[in-house]
Amino acid sequence: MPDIENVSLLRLREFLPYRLSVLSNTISTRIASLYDREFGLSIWQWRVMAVTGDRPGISATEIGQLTAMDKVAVSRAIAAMIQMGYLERKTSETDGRRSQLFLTPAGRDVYELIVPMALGAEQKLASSLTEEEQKQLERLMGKLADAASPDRPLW
Amino acid sequence: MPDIENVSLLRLREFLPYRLSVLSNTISTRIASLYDREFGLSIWQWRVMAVTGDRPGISATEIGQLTAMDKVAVSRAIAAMIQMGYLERKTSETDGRRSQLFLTPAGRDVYELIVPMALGAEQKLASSLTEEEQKQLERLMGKLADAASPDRPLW
DNA sequence: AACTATTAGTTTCATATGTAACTATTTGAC
DNA sequence: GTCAAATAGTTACATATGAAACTAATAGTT
Repeated sequence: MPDIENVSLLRLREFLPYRLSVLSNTISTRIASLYDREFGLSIWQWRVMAVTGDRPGISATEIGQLTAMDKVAVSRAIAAMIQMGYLERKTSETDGRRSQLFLTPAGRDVYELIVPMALGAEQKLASSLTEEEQKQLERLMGKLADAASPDRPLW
Repeated sequence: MPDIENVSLLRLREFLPYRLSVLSNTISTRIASLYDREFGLSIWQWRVMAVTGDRPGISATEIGQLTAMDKVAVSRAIAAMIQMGYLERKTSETDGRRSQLFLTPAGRDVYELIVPMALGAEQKLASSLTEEEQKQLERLMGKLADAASPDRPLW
């Protein structure tokens, strides 16, 4: 008599959260290696650079909100980038707790090299999909993000 | 005279790799908290359990291949789960380097609770999409995974 | 003004993770 | 059979990460 399989089947490789995780890690790692290799930036540092370049004067807390990084990670990334000479910090005149961040000229140079690089990589990825498919993907990811949002029970 | 923006615009929150990463992390974290809370299993341990439950006698190397974990992570997860009494290891009779892994009865009990839980969570997520959309998503993820595969230049 | 609560950001500490070096065994060439 | 190379898995070390405690400044209450 054959074994009876009394658990509904789970195949990890077909499991949506697993597949998403592997896909996301693959992409992140590949892109991260680009700016690590060229500029010695970690993925966190690069995120900080991306938002600071776009919004000079931004605070650490705001960076955290915009990049989905926690405040410790933001703090460390900022410290490292100041060390590297890419970032500059001024204390806000209206609020002594708040710091205002700016790219230095060197930081802006890197920013201006790195942005087209990142967009190029994204383009390369996205171009494996048609325009239509890209919109679809946006839509589907949005729906999943809603379904996974922390205020909904998953179980 | 207004500033001239001489870098094509990058908005992190619209950047595909970033969005994927945030989405994947949100989902992984939420699911991980389920089996951490209930059974004290990390995400790596849970992956090991998932594939060992499905393929008793599997080796550590094979687990690595099936779960996209590196061999050190696999080794550590196995060690912890043996410690917890969920896994059992026998040395292969035909190859003294190879170990063969099996869930203990306690391990199988957990497995049988955890599988429906995982599938339920997946179901909950997936049910935010129509059948049609789920298939689409599979397709699109497959295409992206190809485009991101390590043997293609990203830049 | 004095006192408490809140907020911004940093530091500390314990744990997780990845790389490289290592051990044990097997395979293949001679 | 012997020896070099390859493979399975573990250990050691250096670094990354997250939670909680901490410092400094501000806001709100009386």
